[in-house]
Amino acid sequence: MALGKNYDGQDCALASALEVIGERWTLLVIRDAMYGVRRFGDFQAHLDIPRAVLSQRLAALVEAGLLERRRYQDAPPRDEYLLTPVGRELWQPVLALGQWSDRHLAANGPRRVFHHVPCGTRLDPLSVCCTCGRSVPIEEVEVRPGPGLGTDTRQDQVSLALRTPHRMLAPIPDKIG
Amino acid sequence: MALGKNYDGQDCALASALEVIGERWTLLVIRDAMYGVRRFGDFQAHLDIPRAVLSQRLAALVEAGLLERRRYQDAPPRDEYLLTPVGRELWQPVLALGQWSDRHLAANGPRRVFHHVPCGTRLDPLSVCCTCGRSVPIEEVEVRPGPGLGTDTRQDQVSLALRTPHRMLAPIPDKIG
DNA sequence: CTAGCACGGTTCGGTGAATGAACTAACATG
DNA sequence: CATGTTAGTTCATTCACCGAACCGTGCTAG
Repeated sequence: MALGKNYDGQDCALASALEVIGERWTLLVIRDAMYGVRRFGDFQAHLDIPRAVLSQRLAALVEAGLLERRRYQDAPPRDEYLLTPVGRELWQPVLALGQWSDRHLAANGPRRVFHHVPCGTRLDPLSVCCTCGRSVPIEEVEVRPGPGLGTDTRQDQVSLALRTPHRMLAPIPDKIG
Repeated sequence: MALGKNYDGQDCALASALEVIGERWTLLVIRDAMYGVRRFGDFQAHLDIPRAVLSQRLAALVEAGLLERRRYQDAPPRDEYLLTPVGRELWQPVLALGQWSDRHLAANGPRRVFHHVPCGTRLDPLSVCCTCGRSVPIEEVEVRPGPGLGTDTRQDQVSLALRTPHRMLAPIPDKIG
């Protein structure tokens, strides 16, 4: 495997985690799910991932219990993929990694900033709301575009939807306009 | 690449981060460096990683500015790899991911627990010290074995050293006994 | 002086995963 | 009936990982 399963016998929490979310694309699928992406086609359009790989990753994440596959219409049969509570708790490491990246790899400042909806405060790098002092679950967070976000790169529906403030986990709208 | 470079044009902080630390083994190398592992042979012994891959990963991490290669003796010439400040700041996401793993993937409880050295308190999942309320830099942290840590798996020097409390970033002792 | 050894690599052939393009299948729309 | 949408699977090619063997430097034992 590319990045993959069996880091055998590492006896290390990080290695176990990487067996689940360490393969190429997997963490980006999870992040998209956090943004509210739910349908196969939306993942595919947003990530430019080969369909075979996406199919395999979604199946693996369902198998691992991070995503739940749910039928949302019967004719034609269509399923959506939703984060389970276990998957949602990846919010903390995902945010921490994204903020590390924005601090050290982004030339033009952060591409997205996260706000704590109940109090409106922007999250600091630890995802502790500095106003109310509590740890912030993903359900209470809103993403907004940051100064480093380009508008000329991706033009797919999901990218477009994320250029406007968006509540985390809320579904991406079907069509804009 | 297995898990790799170019997630082109993702315009996403997480994707940029994964271009640097998303390849197979890379994050485990960083975690080992956080534990105080510094020498090629120690990484190799602890991770059971092919030498060619380790060599390439270390070079890439030096290139990316997360590790610094430093000559520590001249005869014979020997270099060690040290985390730069940028690399050290991966502490937050690495800890968050490890704690997610210990919460959801570990059958016997956490394999390692982390304590804030100045006040002795165990770190909660956000790496905010609940006693003093501050964010905790890696320099102030000590690892101790947790209830889920097996003693029968790895027998290399690094694993042995980590079965006893150990200050993060402090070098692994040359030999034990 | 020479033989062996430790360390830190590089080289190489085989394997398996990722990739992009083409194909399938179910159903809706006009 | 022809076309389009969605969610896949299949297939050939490419590329990264893997383990084993090899290389070069300098130390050490005899």
